[in-house]
Amino acid sequence: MIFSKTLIAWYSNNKRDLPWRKTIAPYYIWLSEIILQQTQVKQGLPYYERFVRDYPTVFDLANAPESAVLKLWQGLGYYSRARNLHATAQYIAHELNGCFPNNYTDLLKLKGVGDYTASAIASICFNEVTAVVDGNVYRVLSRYFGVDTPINSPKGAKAFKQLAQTLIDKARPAEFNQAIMEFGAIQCRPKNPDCESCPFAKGCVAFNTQAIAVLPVKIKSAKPKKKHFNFLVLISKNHKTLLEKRKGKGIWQNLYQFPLIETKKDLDYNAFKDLVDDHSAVKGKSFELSLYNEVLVVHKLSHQHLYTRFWIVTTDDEVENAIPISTVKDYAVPILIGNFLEVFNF
DNA sequence: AAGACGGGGGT
DNA sequence: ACCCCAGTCTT
Repeated sequence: MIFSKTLIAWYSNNKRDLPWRKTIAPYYIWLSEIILQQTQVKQGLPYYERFVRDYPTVFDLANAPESAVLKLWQGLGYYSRARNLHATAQYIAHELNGCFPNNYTDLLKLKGVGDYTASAIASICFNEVTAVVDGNVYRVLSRYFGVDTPINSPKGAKAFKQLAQTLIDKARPAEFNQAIMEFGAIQCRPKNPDCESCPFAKGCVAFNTQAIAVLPVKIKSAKPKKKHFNFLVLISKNHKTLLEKRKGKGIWQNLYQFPLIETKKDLDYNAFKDLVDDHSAVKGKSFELSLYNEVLVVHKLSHQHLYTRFWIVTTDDEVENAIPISTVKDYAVPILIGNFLEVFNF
């Protein structure tokens, strides 16, 4: 109880003014929580503003084509969030008459809503006493209580959820949940936390045992895999180019890209030219190939490093399924492609 | 239990 | 180079 008292007092003095704190409407809270998954407030904020502007109700979001939702999500990453967001909006609009589930258990059944998000919505919108556990909460609790169970293990997830649940203010679950996250983001930061002015310093195990730097404990993840991407930037008759929609299970599902040739290693011009000769886009056509970037573009994701070259393919022939270059901007593309489009003078 | 899934920012 | 971010889903 003293913990939550101190925490909520800190929160009332230090909380940021954020748009989703001015409402408890489930649609807006849900939207903000999905956007903020694995995403810092600073990065997510402009996306939230644009989604609220373009889709003011869950019906507006449900009635939009997925392509438009992905376009608005472009650059935010983890695109399954956008696909699930859209699917869930359709489910709520069409199956539930626009009414969100009003408790943790039912919220948890929604696509893209896991333990954290279900707890956040249930507490903020419906005052349900269910504790959120996100990266901030792991950090605050592991340090204050000196818990060294790895946070990214099933055991850790269970232990920290349980601990948070014992601490939550049963009279003000929404305040408590938002307070502990805000405290982790602003005061109990990963690096250089502000322990000097921290109201919890006296009772903080990590602070009193010089363990701030080693908590929370996290199991190391595998090193990113290296891949070689070669994009064919076609420029054909009548100022057209070719985009393909990514399908299957991998990254950037349902986003668009230039025709891709993935290779095991970096190829020189002649070796790559042989591959292009066999590519369906230009098979049997006369074309000219030139390398756009002598220096590899390295695009780093959390689980893979993409070593990328853009190849310009010009032809005077007609190309099947080519689209006007002026319409490329309307497609949702990975930021790797988006960056290229910004500097390339089509 | 371990990977896959993005992109930006901090140290 | 490595870590983290208002995590979730699949294998």
